Amino acid sequence: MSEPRRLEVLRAIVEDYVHSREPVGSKALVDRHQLGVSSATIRNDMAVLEEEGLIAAPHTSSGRIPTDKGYRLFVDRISEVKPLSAPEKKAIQTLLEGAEDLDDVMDRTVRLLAQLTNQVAVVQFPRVGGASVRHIEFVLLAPQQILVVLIATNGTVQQRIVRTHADLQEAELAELKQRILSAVSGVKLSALPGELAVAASQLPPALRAHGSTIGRALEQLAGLGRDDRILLAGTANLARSTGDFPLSIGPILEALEEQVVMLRLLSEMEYDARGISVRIGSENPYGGLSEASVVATGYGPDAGAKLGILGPTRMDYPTTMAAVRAVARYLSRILEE
Amino acid sequence: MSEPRRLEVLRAIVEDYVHSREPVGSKALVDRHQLGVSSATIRNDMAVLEEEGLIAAPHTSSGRIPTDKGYRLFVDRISEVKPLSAPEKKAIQTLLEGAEDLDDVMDRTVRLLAQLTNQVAVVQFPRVGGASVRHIEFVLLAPQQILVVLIATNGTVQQRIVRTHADLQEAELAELKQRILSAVSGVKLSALPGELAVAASQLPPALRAHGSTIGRALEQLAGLGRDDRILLAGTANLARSTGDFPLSIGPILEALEEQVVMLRLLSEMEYDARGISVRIGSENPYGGLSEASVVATGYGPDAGAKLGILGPTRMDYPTTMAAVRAVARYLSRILEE
DNA sequence: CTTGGCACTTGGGTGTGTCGAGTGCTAATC
DNA sequence: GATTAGCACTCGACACACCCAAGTGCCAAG
Repeated sequence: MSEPRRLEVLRAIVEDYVHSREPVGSKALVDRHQLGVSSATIRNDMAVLEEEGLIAAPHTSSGRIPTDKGYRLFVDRISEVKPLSAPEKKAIQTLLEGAEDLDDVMDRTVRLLAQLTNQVAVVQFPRVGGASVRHIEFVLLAPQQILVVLIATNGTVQQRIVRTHADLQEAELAELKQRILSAVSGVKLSALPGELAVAASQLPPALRAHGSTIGRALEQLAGLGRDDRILLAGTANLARSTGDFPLSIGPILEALEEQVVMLRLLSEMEYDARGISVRIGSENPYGGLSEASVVATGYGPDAGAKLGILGPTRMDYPTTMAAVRAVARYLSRILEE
Repeated sequence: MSEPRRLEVLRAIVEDYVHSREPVGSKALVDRHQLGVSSATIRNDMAVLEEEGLIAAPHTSSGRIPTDKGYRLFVDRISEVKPLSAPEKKAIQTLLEGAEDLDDVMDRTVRLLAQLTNQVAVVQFPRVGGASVRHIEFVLLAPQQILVVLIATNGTVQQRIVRTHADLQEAELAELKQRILSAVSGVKLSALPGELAVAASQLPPALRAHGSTIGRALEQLAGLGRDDRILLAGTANLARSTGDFPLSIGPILEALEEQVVMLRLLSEMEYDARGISVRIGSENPYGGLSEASVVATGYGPDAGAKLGILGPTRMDYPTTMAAVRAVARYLSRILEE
């Protein structure tokens, strides 16, 4: 009873089940795959696999389906990531290169990913933390209303309107801008709070109140800047695969809608050497996703921002992983521009 | 066989069906409502209603359910919009007043609407067309890269990075800003293209190329400004009411995801005197929504931007309409601030 | 370790019978 | 003329029995 063949059997079970969505039995297995042994032998192998918790039978004397643990082994040790076809790669590239600005790039990316994988795609906006301050701008909209704009080197623009408690003159604002700009220009966004504190302490008393108000706004813009936004696409793919979700897809839609949940989900995944991370079914921390798998990876300069897809546990992992990886790479390349 | 009673019967059928989601028969009708006549009489009435196409029987000798036409009559002539309870109103108000900026207001609104109605909520961003230019700002990011910012009087901020084909100096940009700003300050966004054309023609030749590049960007920012964005919430409510959608909810999710479709849907509805518009089932232009109803209304100064909900045809119209109307009113009030 | 054979399990599909809610119609009644 | 009571009829839902095919587990032989 050789170990390699057992893994081969597991691989065959996963592959068959993924594309037939029906429990697969020993007979069908020897028919479709050249395993070189009889169905009885396969049955013995399957018994062992079941003991190890890698597959399970929905009911006595029915075929077997992979368990979450089985998928995990499949993903980690058996499957090979299938490279995308040349036309697919070409299509990705031209689509992404045609984008106009950052928002457009992200929008195209998420749609592309959804279409490529036939799953729900999730893309987090690029982190702004690693970038630096390229420019800041204050605009006096009204005596007590200031528009604060922060432009980062990665091209993101954040803005926010703040209210002050005392009137402010154009001239004062211009001076504030000069002082703050010279203090923080080129500073990493992650280091912004510190620099701002120093700058604030050196402000003349007359400007200090306004300075700290604006400073807080800047910190917010830099801190939870854009990386707290995510884009979704392909939710309709969930409905298409009803039946893959024994329970309703309600909890999944709920999770998708809660940006906080998705952000945590993406950021908490462990990204291994292959750079691509898979969470399978019950491995997901959030209960509503116990029937779903997430395939995600980082992208961008420091791979700090994430992107990925969410689908049923019964999923074509090799192809999906390839698509996610490819999209992440092309996106990173585009963003470097 | 009095006409008023027949309408009463229709009303009873709609109400019962909406909350029991089962075909309703003559017997159950006389039990639950004080109609003062026997079930046989009701049967006669129902026969007439069926002839008129207002109700239908799923199969011979089963109860009746309202047709789209029946719902239409119900909404137009029978139902009375139920006002919201005082605590509900209070909750709406405090929730919306706690918002920080426009994005936050819209986000809260759409979530509120979803929760209030238990349906999918759709909110279009306020139109920017009626507002005026409050300020513009150009920032030189690189010799051939300019950040163009447009701030409107309604508080919306649009920005975009444009590339030029020739280098540009800070000083030139400052002059451009002076000239353009003086030309368009206070101008209605809808009138922006005209004013920009005039201003461009008066530019010195050296600045003309850059001026027109920037002008085009400004036009875009003003034109399709923010009113082409919509927010969604409560998609999970669709899943909860599976069974209300005989077909899959796939087409509906698809429609929701296509912003273009939703925008057309919202803008094409006819808003009658009551200011609230209802599209029932097959009345919807888009085929995928033939099982769904849309309840929407305008909000804001000129009621130009829309907001509403989407749900199954089998819906509690009076309550839903009340909620949509109330949210629109409170939102309008907040935006006036 | 592999294999053929065989008894056993079980979900799914099909056919039948019953039950109850509900209708449509007719004739009597107000 | 509208309303009502009564009655025959229809049909979906449910329960039950039954069989079939797919599949398993195990044993004994190779």
